[in-house]
Amino acid sequence: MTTDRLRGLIETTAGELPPLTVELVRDLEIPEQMTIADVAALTGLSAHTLRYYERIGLVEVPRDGAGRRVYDREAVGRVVFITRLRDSDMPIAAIARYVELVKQGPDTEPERLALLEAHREDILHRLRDLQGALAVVDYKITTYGGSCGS
Amino acid sequence: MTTDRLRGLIETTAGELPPLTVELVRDLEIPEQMTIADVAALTGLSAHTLRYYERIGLVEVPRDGAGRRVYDREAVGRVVFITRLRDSDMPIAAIARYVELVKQGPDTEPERLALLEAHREDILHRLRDLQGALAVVDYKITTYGGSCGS
DNA sequence: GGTTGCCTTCGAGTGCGCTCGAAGTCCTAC
DNA sequence: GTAGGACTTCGAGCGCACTCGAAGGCAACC
Repeated sequence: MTTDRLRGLIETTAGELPPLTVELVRDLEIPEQMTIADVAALTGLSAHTLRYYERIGLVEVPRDGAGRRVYDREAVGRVVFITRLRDSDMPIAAIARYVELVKQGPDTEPERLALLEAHREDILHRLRDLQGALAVVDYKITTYGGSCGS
Repeated sequence: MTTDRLRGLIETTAGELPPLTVELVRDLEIPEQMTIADVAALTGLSAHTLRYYERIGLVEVPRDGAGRRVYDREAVGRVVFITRLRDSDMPIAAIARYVELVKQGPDTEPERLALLEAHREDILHRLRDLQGALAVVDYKITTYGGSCGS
């Protein structure tokens, strides 16, 4: 049961930039084999959600003799990657498309790149929206809970 | 029909910071009376959505003799404010709560302020998420449509 | 006076992303 | 050997924020 160590790892890495990269999964001593509960603790996703992601084809997860999921580093890395994209509101359909392209082999790299670049634009747009909204909220706060229509 | 002039106004203000503030509604020559179609053109919301916002109590909109909505400046200002909050993913329930507090009078200013400050924290959190995701996507783009698990 | 077109209400439907519950299996500890 | 708990599959349900369609009203123009 590695969950306790993982909890520590999560605490020490939380808040850093980037807060849980794929590189961390590779470089830090994340175990080669993880249960679904371990991955849930690591990523903050629920086990239900992890099963859902597998069900809709975003990850393939090996099983042990009893049919239980055994997440290897590749699976964990992919889950982490997916959560990063989800954190930026990338639709699951787009992530699924990306994963599909990866499965199809290296010929699809241009389309993958295009997909990522389109998403990059989305992120930049969202950033601008949020900064605008932040300005509005800050204005309201500094001028004291104003009349809402104003 | 003021829609054409509004279109021009929208074009000239689009992309500025902040891109359509409540102040613009007050200061620029936005007409005193607007139809639902005008407000839809101004805000980018659909007429359906505008009716929905009214239905759930986010705005009150005066009517003409025939029962049609006539948006005055206060109503337009509130719709613009709501869209700014929605752009930052503030849940409709929270916006409704805020509007409710405004209705209840000036005694509720502390709670309004608390609500805005909580939302401000949410926005900052979302900004960090997005910046992290942007870093991941940029990394993927610069290292060429990598293997997705990586 | 008909047609066009935007407006009205009301209720139901949609899409997304989970989220849950039931029923059963398997390993571990006592 | 049995109790507990974490796991499995499957399908259904949920919450949010719209989104749509039907059926009808009113005004303006030809």
